[in-house]
Amino acid sequence: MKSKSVPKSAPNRKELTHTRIVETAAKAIRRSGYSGTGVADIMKEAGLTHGGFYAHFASRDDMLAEAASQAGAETLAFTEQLLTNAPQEQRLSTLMHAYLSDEHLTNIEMGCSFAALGSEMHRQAPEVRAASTQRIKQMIGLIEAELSQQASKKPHEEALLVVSTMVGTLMLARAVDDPELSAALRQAALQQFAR
Amino acid sequence: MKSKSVPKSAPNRKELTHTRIVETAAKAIRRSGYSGTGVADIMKEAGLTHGGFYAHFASRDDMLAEAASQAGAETLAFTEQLLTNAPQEQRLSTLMHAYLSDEHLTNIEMGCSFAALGSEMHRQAPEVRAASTQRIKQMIGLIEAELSQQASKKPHEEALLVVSTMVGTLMLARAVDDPELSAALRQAALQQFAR
DNA sequence: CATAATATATGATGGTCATCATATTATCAA
DNA sequence: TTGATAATATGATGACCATCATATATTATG
Repeated sequence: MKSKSVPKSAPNRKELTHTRIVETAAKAIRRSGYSGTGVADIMKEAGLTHGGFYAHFASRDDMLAEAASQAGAETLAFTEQLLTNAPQEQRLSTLMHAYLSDEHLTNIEMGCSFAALGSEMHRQAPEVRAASTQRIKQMIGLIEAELSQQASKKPHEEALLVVSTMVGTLMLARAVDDPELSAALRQAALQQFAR
Repeated sequence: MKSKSVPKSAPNRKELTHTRIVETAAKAIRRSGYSGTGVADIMKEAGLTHGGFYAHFASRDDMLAEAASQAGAETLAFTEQLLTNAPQEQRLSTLMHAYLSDEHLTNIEMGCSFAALGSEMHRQAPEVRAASTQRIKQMIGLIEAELSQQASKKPHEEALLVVSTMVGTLMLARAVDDPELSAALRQAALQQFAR
């Protein structure tokens, strides 16, 4: 789990360290939430001490904004890869099955940042919300492009609906403490959108 | 905003105070999240001092569980009232419009507890998750009963889908910092379920 | 080898948090 | 009116937290 340390001779060492902190934070916020993620935790997990933090970020919120953007970018990359690798006709279905799989349900820290952080988002600093909103729009764009190719009449509206349903279903499926209900929620969404 | 204090002569004073704390907490968790809600904050908001807290609850988690149940109960009562007051044919549509209204979007502390707390739920204490899960099941039950009356073929499965979509849509609509996107998300869900 | 520049570490500050022991106040019984 | 009991308040404890000033260690430059 521990990232390998950057060679001290690297000319862009600080940049690499910065990236490492952001990637660590992108996992941490999904695992523990925005308000559950402390500066010291992240630095420690990145193999550093807490004091150096402010050489990399102006504030904690500043870092959270970068982490939110990074987490969203990972979610987008994952989605894009799934869509391009699946056969034409089954692309959306493949995505939905992966999104609502047991694996994604469990692997929160590497998974969808919107489902992991959605209900905390509205009280974050403007920078954090802005970064997240940008990624959500890109996610909607990906789905919309897919629906366009499948001759949807209203690809944008449908994409909005699909994203809301995906995120809501995954979030509730994680929230409940009853595995059967969790499975049933996901099955119901698949029935609707991944026929 | 401040609750009136209980007369000191009341024989069930403690009980009334307990209820007042829980009702205050039920608002606070929706407004500030589980991890953003402190013991002292709640007591102060209920017009008490922090020290008396442990005369009412065994622990903070204990109180959060009661607050989660209370918030869920309020959401259920609101839903039930909407459903019974609307004309037969338009019940689900009326509910959806209210759920995705500007008013509900804004009034978080009195609104749906699942949309407000969904993504924090999975890391709460077992008691808290259990209380929330119970309320979610009751919410699904309400929608399911409604769909049964409208001759749905699979009322349970449809209810699961409706709840996931409602919660996901409201949460995302609150999360984004772009009012137009917020409105579009809600409009898309209404097109699907509230025709 | 010496010095400057850079990246990270050490350590401190003031604030907040959950929890608890004890004191005070208010009611009720005698 | 006095003493007992119940409810709430005061105040303290130790653990965390974001932030920052300063020190150290490493590399680059002369």
